[in-house]
Amino acid sequence: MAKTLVIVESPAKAKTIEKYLGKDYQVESSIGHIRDLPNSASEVPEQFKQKPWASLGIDVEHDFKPLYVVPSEKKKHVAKLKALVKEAREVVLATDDDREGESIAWHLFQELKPKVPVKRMVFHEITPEAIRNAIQHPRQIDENLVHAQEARRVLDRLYGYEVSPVLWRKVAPKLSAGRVQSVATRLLVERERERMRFRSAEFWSLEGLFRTLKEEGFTAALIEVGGVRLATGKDFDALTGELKPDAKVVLLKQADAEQLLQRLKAAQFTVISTEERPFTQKPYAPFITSSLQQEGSRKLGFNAQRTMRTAQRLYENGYITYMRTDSTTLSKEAMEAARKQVRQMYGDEYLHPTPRTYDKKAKNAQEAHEAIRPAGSRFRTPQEVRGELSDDEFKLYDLIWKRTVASQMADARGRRMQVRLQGLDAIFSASGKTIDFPGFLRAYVEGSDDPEAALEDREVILPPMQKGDSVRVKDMRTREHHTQPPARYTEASLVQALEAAGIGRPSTYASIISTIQDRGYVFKRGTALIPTWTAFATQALLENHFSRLVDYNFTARMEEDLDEIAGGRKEHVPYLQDFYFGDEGLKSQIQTQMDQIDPRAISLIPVPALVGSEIEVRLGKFGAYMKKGEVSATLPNDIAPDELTLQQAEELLSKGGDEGILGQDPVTGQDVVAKAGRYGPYVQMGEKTASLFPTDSLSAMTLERAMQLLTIPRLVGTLDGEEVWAMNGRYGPYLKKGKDNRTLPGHESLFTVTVEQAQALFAAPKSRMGQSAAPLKIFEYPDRTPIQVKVGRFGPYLTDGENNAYLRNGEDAHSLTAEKTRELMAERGKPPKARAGKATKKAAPSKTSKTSKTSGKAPAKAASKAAPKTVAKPAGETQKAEWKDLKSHLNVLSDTERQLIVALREENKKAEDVAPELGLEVKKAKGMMLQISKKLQEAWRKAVSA
DNA sequence: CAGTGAGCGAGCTTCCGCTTGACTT
Repeated sequence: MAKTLVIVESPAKAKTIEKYLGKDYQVESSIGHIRDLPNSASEVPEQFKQKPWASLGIDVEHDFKPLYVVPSEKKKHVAKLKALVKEAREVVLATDDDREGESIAWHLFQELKPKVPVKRMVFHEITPEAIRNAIQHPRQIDENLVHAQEARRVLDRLYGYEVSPVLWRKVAPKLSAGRVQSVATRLLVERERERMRFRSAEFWSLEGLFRTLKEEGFTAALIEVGGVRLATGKDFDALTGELKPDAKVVLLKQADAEQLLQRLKAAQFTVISTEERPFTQKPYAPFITSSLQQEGSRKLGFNAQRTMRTAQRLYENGYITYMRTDSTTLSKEAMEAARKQVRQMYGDEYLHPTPRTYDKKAKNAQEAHEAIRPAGSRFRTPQEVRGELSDDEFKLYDLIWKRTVASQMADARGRRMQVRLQGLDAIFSASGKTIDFPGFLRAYVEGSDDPEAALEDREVILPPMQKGDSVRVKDMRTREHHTQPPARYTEASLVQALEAAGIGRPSTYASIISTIQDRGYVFKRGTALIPTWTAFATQALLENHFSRLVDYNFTARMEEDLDEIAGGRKEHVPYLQDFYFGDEGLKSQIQTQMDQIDPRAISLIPVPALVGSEIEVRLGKFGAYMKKGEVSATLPNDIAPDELTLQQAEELLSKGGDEGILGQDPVTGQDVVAKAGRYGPYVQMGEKTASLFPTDSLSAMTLERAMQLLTIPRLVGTLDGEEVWAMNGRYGPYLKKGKDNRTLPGHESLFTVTVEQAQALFAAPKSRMGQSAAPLKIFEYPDRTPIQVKVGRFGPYLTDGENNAYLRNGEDAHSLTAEKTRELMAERGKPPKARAGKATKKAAPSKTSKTSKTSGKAPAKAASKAAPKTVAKPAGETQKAEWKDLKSHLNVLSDTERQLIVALREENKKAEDVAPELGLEVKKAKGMMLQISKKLQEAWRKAVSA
């Protein structure tokens, strides 16, 4: 008899549920989402590749219809599910009861296309009772909730895939922007900016060791002198380091404190007030993902990833409930188990009289799961499972067990005491705390490893005193204080901040931190997260030009809209339409900002410590550097932005910066200088210059290396009566023999190439990439032309003379088989790009020619398959841009270049006149013009082909 | 703004949120 197929999200969950449901049911898992938007062009099916929206994976012109694909690593699993569906009596989609879960259910339905009845069931705890109850009360898929998820997905894709390219063009390639990561980075950058602006203040205080008449000791601190309160940290302005103007306080400098000490240490002190207030403290809520990560960090020293990896293993092996949750709720069985254990281990007195429940505290919590707790209806104690677990697992289980049990324990009760003493015109204060009944603190103290020790720490016991008692000064000393800048975020506190703002989800907290580290926005020092200069430049761009997108409330507002969509009160397509195509929409924003953003301005990073010093910090192609006039110096990678002081900057620059004298030639005594030139970094000695190799950097340049570089050009020997020179040119290393030349395989071979090797190179015909280069391999087929595997400029590729196909990263040219090669060719083979003005005649009017319907006279070459991305506007017969075309790309130029070209082209001035105005020699200005022309042409060509 | 021998198969990078395995040494 056919079974009912139940599909959940997680395999571990499937196993458990199958036990509860019995033999009429088969339980399988989807293993998360089964379909998604294509990640990159390689995942886009062939028929959509030509669409203008192919890279987005969303047909923005037609109701933002998403293109969903089953990612290749999921195909096998989906096929397996399909097969199971065919044999099933009915299908129950039991994915999580939240937005993403509803979406997974819908995708399963769409993709598996069941012909048998389909139901949707949900549950919030995995107990036999809850599961049986859930399966008896099925419902249908909630389309509105699915739409809300789709809107979320599409919005995130549009944001990420439209804004990231702006960063590539204006800041650096491979950077990224996104609704979550950009705000996470912003938090870090803003905090660092606060630290950079922070001015520390120094203040002093007094601390006294006192004795009662019964010779019982205690300490008290000065709080008031002459009727005025003593200044504390919060009385200072963080930006100036001065007292806030309205602060009515006494500020003690060191001398004041010492003077006061002399005056007070012999004074007579009397108790002027005593106060005692009872207090109670409630236990913390059971763990959710974010609090588990925080406590994992504070108590165990685990980072977010380690905590989650460990929790995952505990979950899979049945020790704890699901670890990605935002709900603090305990199921009934968990509640009972916890309470029973409290009674057994600590006694009735320690049990809270009624079951405790905790309010949800996370913004946008979806509460599809329980809190994180020991699994089952009877909790196994840490001691019981000790032998079965690894060290990490045991520590984390112990933590979870304690927190869960503590959550049902009684309040802690105690008293807080405060005593004030007066001597002359000074008032001292002492506080104490006594815990009368520890309650839950016996099991769990937040942030501490050992509850018993922490309990003792918490008690500061004051001897009994009464108003009017005299006390004696045993000792008194001055104490120095400095105000501290706001602390840097740690993984744990960043997660906490994101969660408080409703940004990110339990399943993503750990990966958010990885992402911003991978992109080079953040690095870690100990547990502190430090934003990089790249993060500063990126944030400046986003804040100045896309402020709405990095607003801390952006996600919260989105969530409100998604709730409206989920509730059926709002439609998702108009919502996206407005976000993308609206007057203030993303698309128009990007179009206008792409022109307005000045990369030079963005690369300049304001540093408060350097204001007025003529030193500027910029983000360049190879990282951050400082510049003062003509001198520049690379900023070390491990220096935090708030640590860069004027003194340190001057020091780095005074070493000559990157452009400095490295030393003298031991033979001639001539200076050897490192410089940054128009064509990149180089070293110079007298008249002789040599470019650095790509592996060198100015900041790491030494005299020895410079001397070695200066041996190039090197006379290799003589061949056929002509000298052979090893040279480093515009296109890289090469050999020169008279008018003949050959490219060398690598820069280092400039030093090592021998006459024999040179002879071999010149004996072979001039290497022309892709034409005469020897193939690595040739595969022959009975039914098609042979395919060659070659190595070119960009790495290995395949060619059969007509079509070429590239290999992806990870595809090894040497291990290709004939069959694999044929497949790759069929899949990716394309005719080589026709060169400008040399269009092939055989380009048949293909489907792509339809795109040029707007221009009736479009030449065949523009529509040829070789240049499928040609825009409707023909680029002109000669492919040459006019000034008006080039003008919009002025942002690729430096300030001087821009001023020069504008003066010449717009104001019709002569180079001879403009050069002096810009402080240039006429010859240099003319040289610059060549560069300018090249840069503009290149930018224009890129824009046209994009 | 050092000073230099050509001609050439590129495509891709990126988002957020669900969830686990995995080429072999």
